[in-house]
Amino acid sequence: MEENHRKAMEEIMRGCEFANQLQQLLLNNNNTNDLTPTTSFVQYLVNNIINSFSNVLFLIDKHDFSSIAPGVRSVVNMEKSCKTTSSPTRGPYKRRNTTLEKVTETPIDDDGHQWRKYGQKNINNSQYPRNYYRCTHKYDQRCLTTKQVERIQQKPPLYKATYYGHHTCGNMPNHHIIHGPNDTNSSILLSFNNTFSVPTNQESSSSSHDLVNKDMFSTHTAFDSSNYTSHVPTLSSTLETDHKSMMQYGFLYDFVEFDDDFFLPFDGF
DNA sequence: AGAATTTGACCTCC
DNA sequence: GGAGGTCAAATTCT
Repeated sequence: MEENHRKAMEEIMRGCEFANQLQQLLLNNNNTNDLTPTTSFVQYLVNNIINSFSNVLFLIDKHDFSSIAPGVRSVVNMEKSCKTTSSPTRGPYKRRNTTLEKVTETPIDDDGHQWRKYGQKNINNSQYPRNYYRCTHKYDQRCLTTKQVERIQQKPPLYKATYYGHHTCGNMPNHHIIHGPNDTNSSILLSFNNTFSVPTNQESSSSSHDLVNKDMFSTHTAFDSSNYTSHVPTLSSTLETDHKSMMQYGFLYDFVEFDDDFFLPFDGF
């Protein structure tokens, strides 16, 4: 037990070190407007990060599983379910914090992302059904963003869209205008919830179209979309593209006021 | 044919 | 046990 705890700590330290190196590399490239970091070195760092965290999960899995935080446990469970094809059980449903609420005059809100409807439910005390949508890129890019749309008013028709999670797909929208109440556009209200939980694979975090953040990197690289069987997932090839995209859409920061405990700069632990 | 939607069943959380 | 969220087979659309 002690030995595994020590090894786990060493692995975490290693992972942090590699993450810091990667961050420095990306920051340097940003400063020099050079958007093409040495791909092989980036891959090397990311692989090491993934290895470290996977090893920690493996060590935790072997021993002190019951004592770890629920959030980490769900990651371990996710890894387990990814590794065993025979387990038909679903992962734990976790009620996620609302990322964004938006009231529109149309049921189809053109937020620049592609959504696929996956469910509809009649809700208690509501005369209208609630529609459930997931990002089209849930499986090909592991973008786990979902949104719910329900009608909240008959005349004039009003629809409330509630977003959960942030887009990790490369499908970055090309418009990011937040409309005010006098705007002629259909979007009439935006509100951000500032209580974000620690993301897990069930509730993948990362950037929405309004919020570009560093998690684009970690989420894309932590779990390759096509490799659930190996202990250490393979590196996604989208890293470099995402880096470019992130820089390309860097202007988005202008629109959003970040909460203090949201998207804290990662400077090690 | 492949993508998207519908809808009943299943699952988790409270 | 009920409510709400998700899955997945069947169906429809492009």
